[in-house]
Order: sequence, then structure tokens, then C-alpha cells
Amino acid sequence: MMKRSANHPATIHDVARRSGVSAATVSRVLNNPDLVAPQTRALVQAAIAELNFVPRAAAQNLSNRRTNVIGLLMVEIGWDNFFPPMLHGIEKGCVEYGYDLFIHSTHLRSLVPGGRSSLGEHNTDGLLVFLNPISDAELERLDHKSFPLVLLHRSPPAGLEIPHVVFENKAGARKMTDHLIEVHGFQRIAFLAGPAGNEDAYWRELGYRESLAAHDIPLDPALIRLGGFAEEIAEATTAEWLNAGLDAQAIFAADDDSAYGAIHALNKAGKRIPEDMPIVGFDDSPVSRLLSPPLTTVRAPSEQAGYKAARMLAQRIRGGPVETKALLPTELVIRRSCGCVV
Amino acid sequence: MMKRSANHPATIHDVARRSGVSAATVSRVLNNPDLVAPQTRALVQAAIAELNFVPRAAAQNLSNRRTNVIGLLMVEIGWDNFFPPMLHGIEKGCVEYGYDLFIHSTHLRSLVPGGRSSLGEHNTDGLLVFLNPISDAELERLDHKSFPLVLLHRSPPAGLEIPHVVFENKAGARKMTDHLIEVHGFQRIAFLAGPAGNEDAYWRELGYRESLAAHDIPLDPALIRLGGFAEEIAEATTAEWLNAGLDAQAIFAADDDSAYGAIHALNKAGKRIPEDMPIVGFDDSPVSRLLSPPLTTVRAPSEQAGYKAARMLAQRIRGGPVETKALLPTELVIRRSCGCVV
DNA sequence: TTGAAAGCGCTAACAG
DNA sequence: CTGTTAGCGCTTTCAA
Repeated sequence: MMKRSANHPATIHDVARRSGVSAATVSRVLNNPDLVAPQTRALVQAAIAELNFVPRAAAQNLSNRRTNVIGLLMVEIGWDNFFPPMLHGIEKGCVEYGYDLFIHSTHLRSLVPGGRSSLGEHNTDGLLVFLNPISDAELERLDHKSFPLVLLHRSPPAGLEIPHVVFENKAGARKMTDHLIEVHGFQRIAFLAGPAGNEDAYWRELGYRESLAAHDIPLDPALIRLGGFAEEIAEATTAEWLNAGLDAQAIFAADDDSAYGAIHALNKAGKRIPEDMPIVGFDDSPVSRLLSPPLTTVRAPSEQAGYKAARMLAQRIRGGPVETKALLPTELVIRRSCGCVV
Repeated sequence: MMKRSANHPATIHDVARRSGVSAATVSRVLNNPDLVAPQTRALVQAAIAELNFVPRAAAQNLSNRRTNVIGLLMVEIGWDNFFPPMLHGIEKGCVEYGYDLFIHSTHLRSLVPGGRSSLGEHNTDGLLVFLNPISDAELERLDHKSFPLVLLHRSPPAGLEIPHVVFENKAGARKMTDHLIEVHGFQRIAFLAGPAGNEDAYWRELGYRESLAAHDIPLDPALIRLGGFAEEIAEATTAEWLNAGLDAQAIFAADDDSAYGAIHALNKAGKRIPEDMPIVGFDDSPVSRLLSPPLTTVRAPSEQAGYKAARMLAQRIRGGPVETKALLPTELVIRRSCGCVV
């Protein structure tokens, strides 16, 4: 009877036996080839190739006490258009630093009581936390053990100094509102707000409010309603608004996805953009330039955010110094949906 | 001197000591709680909670010889709009079967000589292969070891019987072309083809060709050019076409992303859609319905594809019987960009 | 119902 | 330059 069932993948010992050396030597040609005599090395490498040997990650992790994995914890992966660029950036950063990416979105799956998820200290070297899928308590617990963490699109709970990357949301929204007021002379600007509790949403609305205040335009609460960063929600809200006889000169959607929903509602109601109702968004999702008319919006560098977050995390894992906060600039992108002719 | 630096996460032995039992017993309350006396169990559970103990995945993997991880191997994560729905479906399937998702896209990172990637038998229980990021030889090697594999959007190399999920591409393209010919009476239909070597692209073009043939319309090679399933490529191609005086009554883009590129080129050239040039796509990406005019396209159930693939893989891993091929139906979605009034 | 002991596959001193 | 040895943290017989 053979020692191993034929189908079991080769181990380092199989390689060692095959090449007549010890397991330690095989390990060396894997991790420190120069410590091994060229001829031995060649022998071992041949055996590795013949046996199709790949070191079991679990065994290496166990021995090394690291996993070479970066975990991404995020809310449900939806159809949001800012998601692919962000993920692309994260992937890029991980690859650059030699980490694999472990993704876990919290939809459906129940977190364990402590608000803990399936990604954590037990299977990754560090976590990227997107928005707020885990509890502050869990964040705090991890941070206190100095487990490497980087937050995306949110700042840390009070008292913690977790590195994070966020957009210049307020400045972006302010610039956009200024544009609507100063260039187009609008006074009544409807605002499709993002979801409650979302930081991006909070700061964008603040930028809008500040601009109004700066121009001595009284805030009309009737002009602020929920867009929810979601097409469907924004579409429903806009339709209701229209039915109720919305009295506004323009709509500022807090993100492009909600702008799409509003556009759809406007189209259905037979309103032309921008003649009957100018509309602008925030994010500059890839498709926004394709709409007719192309959407005026604020560019938020999602890919860069992902990339930067991954880099920061990788550096933290390696013990290097890491900036504690990255504020990525936003930029006005004037196209035709606001009424500009470009 | 303490045995462990205070910061090291608790191990099963710490829990055992704390609750005055053996490690084996702790392991039992983790995996087979009923084998442990209720009181002991309670004791252990308390210790687990106090110590914030979570079993190290690597150690479990090593001991169990499985990882509870499903790997997704894909080409570069881009801005393609079909990607989020597909990933959403995959996530859903993984969650349902209790697997974590490991993602690896092959852009940038060099595969090792054998065409092997960082995801494989050594760190996952099975692989979802999207398109063709790894070599046929590697696919064959894995399949021969009966390592669980499921292919997405491609069929297996000749001779292998790897389960796969694909769209009814040919039928979809055929239906669309039929529509253009029969309902709109078009004879000269330009086709923006997908990338060479891509199976979706191949079958879609075949559907187009078959429809022409069925209607006795001679194929004009000048009417087929590369759209590459990519906005930029399609935009450039369409612009060139227009410059060269494209003589067509409509454009059929092999996917929605390339339709977007064509639309952009058309817009720039001052052509109205559909009056001056009707255009249709394939996929029904989420934004297609938002364009003005909304894009007529073929709906390909991307989320379902991802979900189904994940399920099939999970079932294969568990040793259950698995269908060898899932052919997902496609469906005509008539909107206004083809000239229909809906 | 519980504990002791061996083993999963790899790495890292320490000798030689 | 290479082999021996002792873990890494968990699971799983086998006995008691």
C-alpha cells in the first residue's frame, strides 16, 4: 500500500525524498535559494516541477504567522457604479505589494454577535473596511490589538486613530452648488441627499448648505429629500416631487447613481434636460459622460481611493509609517446637463 | 517572562487553560458541541468569549485539509458594467454555501511559468474561472487531479468535461438581428464585434451572420469591425467608420459597453439616435435603460450566471452531482434606440 | 464525557 | 551548505 493516495498533492517531503535532500533544503530553495548550492538547487527545482509541487498556503501561514492576504470588508456588492473602479484600485495596490485579496460583503450573512465577520485577524494580515459593515466595538477591539486596519469612505470612531481615506466631499458639493448659483443664477436647488449615517452623504449635504448660506439663499427643507445613493430610491423620490409640483430650478443629486434615477423620472414625466430641469450629480461614474446630455458632476477619484487604501494597509502591515488620513481632492466636471454649453 | 507576548491572539490552548479543560474539549465545543457536557460547554464558551478567541484559519485548514474558500480567477477587473452583477451573484452563492471568496485578477501580476496563478489547490477548495486567465494546460492539470473547477463564459478545452455556465449568445444575437431586419427592414447592419478569442464574442457574431444568411442578405465584411467589448475601442472604431463614410442603417454592438462607445462617437459626430443611426447592444447593463434614448439590447442574466456558477462549484466541492453545462437564456429588450416607439 | 498524543505541511534556529 | 529538531494552532483517533 502506498504511503499517500495518488491524488493527494505533493508535499515538501515528497520533493525532499525525490531529490534526496531534507525538507529544510527544499524550504530553502523556495525561500532563500542563494543559501543552497547551485547543483542541489537545480535538483530540487527539477523535483518541484516534476511533482507539480506548490506549498500549501495553510502550512506556510501557520509557520510564518502571516497570511499574505488582505481582507476587504464591504457592504453588499450592488450595482453601484463607483464600485468597479474602486475595486480595481484595491486590486492594483494588493498586487503591487504581493497580497491576495479576500472579499467579504456583509449582505445576507449574519455577523456573529460581537459584530464580527468572517474576515479578521484569524485569516488575514489586515483589513480594508469599506463604509460601515462592522461595529465600532469590533473596530476598536481590532485596533487595540494593533491589527492593521484602513477605512474607506468613513472616518474612525471617536478616540481611535485608524488610517482612512475619504473624498473632499464638502468642497466638491460646495463648488457644484456655487456653480449652479453663480453661473446659472439658480436660487432654488433641489438636493437628493444620500443615506442617513453615510459620511459621504453628510459632507456633501453640508457643502450644499454652506454654499446656499454663503449666497444668502434661505434653505427650504422641502427641497431636500432622500436619493439614497440609489437609482430606484432617487427615481421614486423625484417622481413624487414632480407630482407634488416641485418648485425648483435645478436638481443636485448627491451621487451619480441617484442622478440616473432622477433623470429617469424626469424623462418619464416628459421633462427635458436641461431645458426643463437641469440636473447634476457627484462621483463621475464612467457612464455619466455617455448620457444625453452628458452629466455635469463632481469627479471623485474612486480608483485612486481604492489604490491608496490598499497601499496604506500594505505599508501598515509591513510596519512602515503611514499617514493617518488621506483626503482625496474632488473636481468639478462641467458637461451639458446643468445647462452649460460645452 | 510570560509565555506569550500579550498581544498575540488567544489560541485554543489559552482557552483550554482558562477553562480548566483540554484543547481537545475546546475543539469539540467548537465543532461538536453536543459531545460535551453542558456545564463544561458553558465554561468553555465563557472562556472563548472572554479571550476573544477565534480559531486560526490556517491551523484549521491544515488539520482539516480544506480551506472553505472559493477562488475566483478573472481577467483584469475593469469598468465593465456586467461585472458588478456577476460578482454579486457569485458572492450570494458563496455565502449560501458557507464559502469565503478569494478574488484574483491576472492583470499586472505575472503568472508563474506553468501559467499558474496565485489561486489554486494550495489555498482554495475550488476555482471559478472567468474567461481565460489561465492556460489550458493548467486547467487540464487541475481537472485531472479532480480539483473542483467551474468555468464562467467559456467552455472547457477539448477533451475535458469541466462544468461551465454560458449565455445563449447565438440565439440572442440572432433574435436581435432578426428584429432589426424584420421589424425595421434594415439590410445593412454594422456589427461591432467582441475581442478575438472570446467565446461570447464568437457566438454573438455567429448569431448575427446566421440571421443575415437566413434573410438572404449578403455579408459585407466592411460592416464588421472590432468593438472589443470596450467603450474606448468601440468609440474609436465608430469614429473611423463615420469618417470613412459608414454606409449602414444600424449598428449592432456585441455588448453594451461597446454600444456606449459607439453612442459617444455618434453624439460627437452630431448624429441623432435613432433618427440618424439606430443602435443596439447586448447584455442589458444596468445603465442601458437610462440612456436617452434607452438602449435596445439583449438581456444576459449576469447575476444569475455568477450565482449559478458559485452553486455548481460548491456542490462539486461537496461531492454532489453537478450538471456539466448551464446554458442561460437571453432575451430581447426592446427600447427606443433601435427606432421602436415603446 | 474527557484527555493524551499524533499529525496536518511548512519554517527556522541550531549544529555540524 | 545541509540535516535535525522543534514548533505554528487545530482536529482526531484511541483510551480511559
